Amino acid sequence: MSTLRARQKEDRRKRIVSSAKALFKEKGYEKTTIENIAEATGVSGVTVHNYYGTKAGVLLALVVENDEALIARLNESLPTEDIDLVELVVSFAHVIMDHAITHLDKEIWRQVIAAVTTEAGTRLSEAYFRLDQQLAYVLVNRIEAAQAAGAIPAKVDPVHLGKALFHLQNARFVQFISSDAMSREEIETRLRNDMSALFSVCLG
Amino acid sequence: MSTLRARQKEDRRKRIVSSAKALFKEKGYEKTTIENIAEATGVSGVTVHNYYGTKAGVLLALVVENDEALIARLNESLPTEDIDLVELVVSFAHVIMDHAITHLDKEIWRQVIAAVTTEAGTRLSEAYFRLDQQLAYVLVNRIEAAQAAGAIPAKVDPVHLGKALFHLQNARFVQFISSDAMSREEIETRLRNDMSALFSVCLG
DNA sequence: CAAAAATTTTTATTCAATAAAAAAATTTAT
DNA sequence: ATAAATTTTTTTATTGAATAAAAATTTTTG
Repeated sequence: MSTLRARQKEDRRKRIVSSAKALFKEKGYEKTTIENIAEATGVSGVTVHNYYGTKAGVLLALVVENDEALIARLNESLPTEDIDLVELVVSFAHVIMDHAITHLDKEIWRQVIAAVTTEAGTRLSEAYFRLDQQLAYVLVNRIEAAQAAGAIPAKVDPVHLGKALFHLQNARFVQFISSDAMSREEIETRLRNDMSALFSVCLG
Repeated sequence: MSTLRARQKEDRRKRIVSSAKALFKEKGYEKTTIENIAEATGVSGVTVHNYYGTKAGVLLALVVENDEALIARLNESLPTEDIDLVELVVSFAHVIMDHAITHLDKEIWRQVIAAVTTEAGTRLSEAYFRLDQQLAYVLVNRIEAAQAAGAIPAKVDPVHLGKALFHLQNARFVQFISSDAMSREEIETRLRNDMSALFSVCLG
């Protein structure tokens, strides 16, 4: 039995995030105040704080919501056969960057990264990390498939490789959003260079 | 001829950063107010803002100062001969993590990372990135040396490899400071796993 | 030494964040 | 169905970061 209170709470949550998303898009992150979000939602400013703790908390909730769709999109758009490892990671990065800029602009993504690190250990940053984990495993799964198909040596640990490549991709993603002038093309080139260099080392 | 004004300015700058460092250590970052720093320095709160823009700006100035010493330390403590690539990067990471926690605690490093991303494009974040660049080149130089010694194949591009490995190391560093419970040992293990997996791929 | 220029301080305002008390709504028990 | 108990929201108030503009002070220059 879902009580009236539980339903009201869920409803308010949704409305707060939805108002926030609209306002962030319209006025940018810095310029929208908690009070703006509260007013647009029809609650008091303190209620927004009660629900999400901080303005960044509202933003993280919004991002986590969007990213569920990202994982689905990655799973369907990434190739499963004839996988070249470098191209796999570049496509992965491409989809992520495309998803990012169609939903929010770079200025806001910078706030997201900042919030995730300062709010380490809170409920919302945990949710964000779980999503990162899931993203990494999209890569891991494709690597396992490529290995099964014989495109990658059997001695390679797909979990470690997937995570390492995810971190690398993520570092380049942060670089992408850190400057408005940085293009996806440039980032993709850098990612290719990273991997070419790494894969040419060939230890034991 | 350095004018009196220039000298006073330089002096105030130093005193502000020095007071801030002491206060951050004593009370933590969140608990020290700009007003505290101003009072300890003997200037007004607005002056601190005039000098560094934000509280995070003061923190970045402090970090940049410390990191000059880090580069020197890395250059002397890292091996130049008989270099194993994996061990080189692990030592590199080890020195950086050690340096980090002896100077400031993890909570404060989280603020540093956050500040660098939100304040992208400002004078101080630029200075931080230049230092990151220099750090990456410490690695590049050692790789070049290892290559000259024949420990790494000639086809490897040392600049791309150095930067890629620096990014990887940096991602793990962020993971290190993101949780108080995360140990250096654990991070070093992960870094080894990352590299083992990457170096076992061996593309054409 | 006085006028000009630069810098700091004072003063004031907005907004995030937090806490505590008051008010309003829902739930539960009768 | 209603009154008491509980939960939730709102009101009210406070602290501190950030910013802006005017006033005061100090240094520089002629």
